[in-house]
Amino acid sequence: MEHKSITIYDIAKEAQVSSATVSRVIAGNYPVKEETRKKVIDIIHKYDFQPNAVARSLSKKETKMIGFILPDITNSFFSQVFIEAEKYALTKGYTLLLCNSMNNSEMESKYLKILAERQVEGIILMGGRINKALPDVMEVNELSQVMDKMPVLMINGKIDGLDCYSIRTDEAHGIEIIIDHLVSQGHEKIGLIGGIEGITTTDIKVEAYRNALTKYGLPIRDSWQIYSGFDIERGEEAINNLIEVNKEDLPTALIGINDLVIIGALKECRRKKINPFAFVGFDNTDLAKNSNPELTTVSHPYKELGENAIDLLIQPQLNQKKSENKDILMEPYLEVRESCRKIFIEK
Amino acid sequence: MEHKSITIYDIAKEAQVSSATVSRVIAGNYPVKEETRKKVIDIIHKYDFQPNAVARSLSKKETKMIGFILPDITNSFFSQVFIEAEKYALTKGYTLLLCNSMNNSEMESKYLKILAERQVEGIILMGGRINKALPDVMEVNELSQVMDKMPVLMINGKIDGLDCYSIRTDEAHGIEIIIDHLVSQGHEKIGLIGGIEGITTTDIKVEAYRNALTKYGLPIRDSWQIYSGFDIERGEEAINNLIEVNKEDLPTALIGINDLVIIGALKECRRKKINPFAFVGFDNTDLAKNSNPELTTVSHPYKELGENAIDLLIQPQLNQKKSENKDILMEPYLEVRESCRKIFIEK
DNA sequence: TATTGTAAAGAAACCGGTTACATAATAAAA
DNA sequence: TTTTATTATGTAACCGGTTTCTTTACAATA
Repeated sequence: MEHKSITIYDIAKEAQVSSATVSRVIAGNYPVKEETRKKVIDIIHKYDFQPNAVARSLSKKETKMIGFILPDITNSFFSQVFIEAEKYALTKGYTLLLCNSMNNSEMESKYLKILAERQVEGIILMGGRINKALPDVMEVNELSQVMDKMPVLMINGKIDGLDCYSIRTDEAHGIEIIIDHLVSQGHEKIGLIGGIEGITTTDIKVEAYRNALTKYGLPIRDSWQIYSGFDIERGEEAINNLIEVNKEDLPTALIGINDLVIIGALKECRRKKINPFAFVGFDNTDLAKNSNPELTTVSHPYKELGENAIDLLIQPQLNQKKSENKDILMEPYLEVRESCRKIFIEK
Repeated sequence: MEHKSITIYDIAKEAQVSSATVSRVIAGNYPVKEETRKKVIDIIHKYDFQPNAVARSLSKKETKMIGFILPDITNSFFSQVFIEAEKYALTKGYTLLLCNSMNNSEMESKYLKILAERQVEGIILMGGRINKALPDVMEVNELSQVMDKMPVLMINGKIDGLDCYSIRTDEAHGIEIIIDHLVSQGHEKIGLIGGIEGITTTDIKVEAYRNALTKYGLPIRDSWQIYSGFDIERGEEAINNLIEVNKEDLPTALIGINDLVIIGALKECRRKKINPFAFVGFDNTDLAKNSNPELTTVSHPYKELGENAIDLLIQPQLNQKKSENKDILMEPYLEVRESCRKIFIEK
């Protein structure tokens, strides 16, 4: 930064050609005589010259940067998508700009502004707002304003007023997969804990849960489906609630609205020294792999979510032309681990 | 991107002033007549004009971007530092460019190149290489080349040949804190598991462990200090090894080289239905908070690490002038949770 | 009133690339 | 050999800001 950096003009002078030629050699897609090319390349190597991407961006009006806004990278649900997106973007020549909004709409606004100023070519928006009953009006306005300037894509969280691409996990199918598996293991009494009624993810899962039980002709017991919330403490609560309400007639398998809730449930069962359940989580966070026992859980298709998000954003023709379905569902899969092996069932 | 964007010239034309004046109004630190200023500001608001940061960067030769290379953002040890650095950088007007090297030196090189081209104003390098007995010669060369162009700072991982700032947790003191605590809880037989001899972190911790025991006049038993590795499986192994070697004469408290190892140990003890220990981890990853029982662990001073890294990088005078001590230690602290409450000791 | 100083604003160069357009050099065709 | 394509290269404008250097306007001082 401090001392004047070396430019294509320096290279050009030493190679006794014009800067345009140097530029062409670097770009590689223009006709340049092999001899000239060699000469220029040699000097580039000699000085280990690296073209200034800022100048290039200004000139070409393309920054090869994509903004990625998410609530909290510390949460492995988000980081797993992000890292896949990043790896893939790299292969396409794009760099991601990670922005942690901390679920704070002021920070989100701030970042939207920064990203616009920095001329990113698109924005990926993840999470958070799916948990809001009503999306903020300000937010919708702000986002549609942003969408005038660049493509926006949402992962796992569609806002109704917004006509942008949305790509998300087919969570209903996730629940179905779980129940298929549990049934194949001999379970007939299956409960679902966690979540809050009225919030999209929860409602989707609860409905899928009911449908799947119906499909198998299994009993649907309202007292086996307990709303509570989304974190570990809510899982503990749910267990206590479940036991109190059902007394002896408990389910043999429990599905959590997410990993945290089911981990809370596991914990509470351990504390109470009861272990009547097969446990299945949802999300496949790092906690699931490392919990004790290791948690069977539905995994989001992290890789596909990340890669498809990038693809959709950087392929201009796909983005603009046909106004086909902009709502894309990706298939989750079951990660079977020890928390619902038969050994837990027999017990 | 598509349609021509509105520029400072458009604003100038409409306000009937020169572009220089608009620029001055935006910058805010030049004398502009209040009347003119108003006029310009109004038009800026009218169009919701956002100055092009790329053009500004080129002109001012400052990008307000900092590269942050780490092995894997999915690992909460790294993400916790990153997020603190990001939050702080934001308040200073800087944006971080996150680069996941996946512990792959080719990717690291690639990212170093990208960051240089993008004209970042500094690079923070975290983790990974501390686990290598010998740092890659290529890597050292490459890094010192980078250091000619911009400041580089390493967090928790100093490379010997490299004269750059390094900021890291005082891990020796971390171990001391643990032992202070355990002793205060009545423990006298304290073991340490995990790590690999010859790797810096491990050696530092083992030495501190011995010193602390000596300080308290407690027995140092070689068979209570078991090398094994750094992940959950290594923790399980260590327990088996410990039991086999020591038969009945086991320690009453176990320190893990990190959270993963001690979680593995916990798991194996559960499986074997033995629970003679107080368990203490190291790192305070998200696993520690959410494990069962919740894990007492030494926390890195994540916030300070992140913030100081940014400060050191963006304060030019600090960076260049005095070649004072470039090796900075930050103090960790103990996060006491249920895994080593007295109840576990008495049992 | 003439002179000097200061504040406000404009003109133009500059940052380091890209690229449309023009020109020179070379190869192919007449 | 002259004409015509084609390839290779140079010139210069442009991207959208910042900033140095000047000029102009106006107030203060002599």
